[in-house]
Amino acid sequence: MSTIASVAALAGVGVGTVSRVLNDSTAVSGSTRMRVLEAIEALEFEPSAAARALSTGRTCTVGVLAPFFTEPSVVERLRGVTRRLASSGYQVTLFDVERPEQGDAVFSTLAVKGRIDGLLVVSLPPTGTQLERLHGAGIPVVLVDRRLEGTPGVFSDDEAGGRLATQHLLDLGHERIAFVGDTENGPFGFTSSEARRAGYEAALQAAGLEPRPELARLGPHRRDAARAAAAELLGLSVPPTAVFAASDHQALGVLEAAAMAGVQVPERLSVVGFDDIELARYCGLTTVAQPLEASGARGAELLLEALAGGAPRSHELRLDLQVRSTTASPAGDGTNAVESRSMRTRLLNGMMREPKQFEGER
Amino acid sequence: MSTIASVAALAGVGVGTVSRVLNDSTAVSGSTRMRVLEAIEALEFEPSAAARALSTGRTCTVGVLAPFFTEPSVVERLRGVTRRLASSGYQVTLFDVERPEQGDAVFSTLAVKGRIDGLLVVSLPPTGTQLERLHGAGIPVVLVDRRLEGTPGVFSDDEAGGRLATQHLLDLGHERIAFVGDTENGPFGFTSSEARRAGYEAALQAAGLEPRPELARLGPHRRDAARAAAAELLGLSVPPTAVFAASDHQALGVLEAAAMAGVQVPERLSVVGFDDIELARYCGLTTVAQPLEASGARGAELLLEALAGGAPRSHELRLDLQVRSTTASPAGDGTNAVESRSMRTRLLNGMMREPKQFEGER
DNA sequence: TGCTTGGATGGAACCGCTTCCACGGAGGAG
DNA sequence: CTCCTCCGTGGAAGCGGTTCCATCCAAGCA
Repeated sequence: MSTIASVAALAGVGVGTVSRVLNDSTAVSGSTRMRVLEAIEALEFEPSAAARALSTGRTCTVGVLAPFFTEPSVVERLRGVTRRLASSGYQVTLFDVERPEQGDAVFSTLAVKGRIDGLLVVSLPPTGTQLERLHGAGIPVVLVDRRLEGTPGVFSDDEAGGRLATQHLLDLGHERIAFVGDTENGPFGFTSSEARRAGYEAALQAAGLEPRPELARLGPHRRDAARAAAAELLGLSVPPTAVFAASDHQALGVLEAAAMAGVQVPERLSVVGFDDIELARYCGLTTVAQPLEASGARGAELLLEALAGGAPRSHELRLDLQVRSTTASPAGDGTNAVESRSMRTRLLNGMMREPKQFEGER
Repeated sequence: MSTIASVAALAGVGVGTVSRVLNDSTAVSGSTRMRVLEAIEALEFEPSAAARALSTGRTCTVGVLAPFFTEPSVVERLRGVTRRLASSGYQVTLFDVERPEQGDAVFSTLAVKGRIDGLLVVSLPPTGTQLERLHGAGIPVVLVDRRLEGTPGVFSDDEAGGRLATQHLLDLGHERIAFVGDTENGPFGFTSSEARRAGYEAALQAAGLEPRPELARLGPHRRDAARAAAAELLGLSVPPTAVFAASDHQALGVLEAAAMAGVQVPERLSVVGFDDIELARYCGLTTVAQPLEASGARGAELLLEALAGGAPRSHELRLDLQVRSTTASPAGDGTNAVESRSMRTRLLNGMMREPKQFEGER
């Protein structure tokens, strides 16, 4: 491959001039510029990103660190990130954290110097030391789906979301409301389930109901675990009439358990999820929606601002209750009851009503 | 940040020695190595990837060019890529092509020199010129979901898949089988729909049936377009009893149309898709499955081999018919009829039966 | 004892770009 | 006409590594 020197030689100019043409920094006379451009064309010259990065100290790349495929919601966030970054001149390097142990290791060994200019961390909790290292390397960090004092981020109020979901069930007349969520202090260090549960308990107490320990089931963030937990709940002598799951993922497990136990939803059991992943829309799951794609886009935007030298800022996302067809008043009541529909109807209604489409257009 | 020179100074050795310790290339005496390591520790030294890349000519990064979010299947492929690459020492840089126009532009302006060592192209059709440019830059390319003479790739036999799907419908006793697929020569240059249609026609002809033009509907690769096409088909004086859609995405559109027209699936209409995206599993869609994640992993593997200097190889993926609950014999026949089940049952059966889970474990 | 050999080490050259500094020449002001 | 600007330009210095070559020293051998 040709270098800037060969271009300079062919055009009969100095390397400085070629560089100036490439970056149109200072004025270069029209005729010179033309000659240089012709030489570039003739040699099919393409500047080396590595050399440029070394020289300027900027890589024009941002890193995105996330447990991408453990959670469909993260993919939606990533979409927001790439959309926002597409027009920014920055490229994206992915750091996928697949297993929790990895999380820490990746963080600590993350080779960033000379590789990325900024880092977006999705859902994972960086430690102070790690943040300091990045800060020391002059790499701004923005958190997505994580609130941390002193670090800019995009987050939502999980506790408020928990209250929102629970209040919806209370408003429908439910009193025995169960919770299915993550084991707390899990390997990845996610805390959203915990906060959502706090909101759940707060809403119950505000309504004069005492949270009952036997109605709160915590387990690994897997659908089968949620299904098992829900099965236990349905097997209680006085089973709950509603379940608030800490994520849509787990809510699907609850729906499975209900189906297996022959418990009709929403007639005999109401289910509320959290996140509003694509599947929730298809399944007609009532859920607390957070703008996933927008969170990624907003995070990217904050990072770009920081990269441009702006002051670090944070952003709180709005949560919205999306009432679909898995919630209704407790059996026998009839208030607000949603007619029982086949899943297919539900599915199709969902698909046709929701303006947001997961799959785009070719 | 500290440099290799400061480390050398602190350890009282030359820069060469520090470099040797970093790369444990040639032997360094135990005591020297120790001193260097201590200095590295003390200074929190981290080598600059840019400098290293410039010096060695290798970036330890591979690029992945794909229309990621236009198609859920691509995300599954990406997962395979990152899984395979995780342990390889290579990082991943994403080049997302969101709009077709972009495709060409991205390809042509793709700044790769000094940025990536190899490129994985998913679904998109690179032109000869573009491949030559990459080849000239010494960057191996591997295609995923694309077959191209002279370029290594991972692909499946779309035509055979089309035959497979159609044969399944023929075996069930269908004769009026429609096809819903992509407009040919579309903006992205995808050709899989065309090949699948060819397989569809071949299967019909092999069964002694002449493909009927009015039963083949081509349109943009969007669900609403597929829905409209299916609606037209169902409105024919003699409507088809089965539809083969060129992708699951479009098959879902067909299901929508059937629901809107009050046509029961599979009793009055059988539907077969293609790809086996996650949603297909949830909806009980009969489909031609291709191992999406494996295709990405295999592509990554081929690229790694090429990067290691191996001879370029290609790999053909096996296609499998996944019979679920959207296909049955034509009405009145009864052979092989699948009992009509609610969508929820279908959904849950699908979820519980399929070993493959989209969402992993935390 | 003197010479060879080879392992450990220091350091210069180089990777390809940006940037700064110095310089030449044209044009304007006095 | 002379001097001063200022624009356009060439080229060297550096960015921070790797690598090769020269050097040094100790051990082995005659």
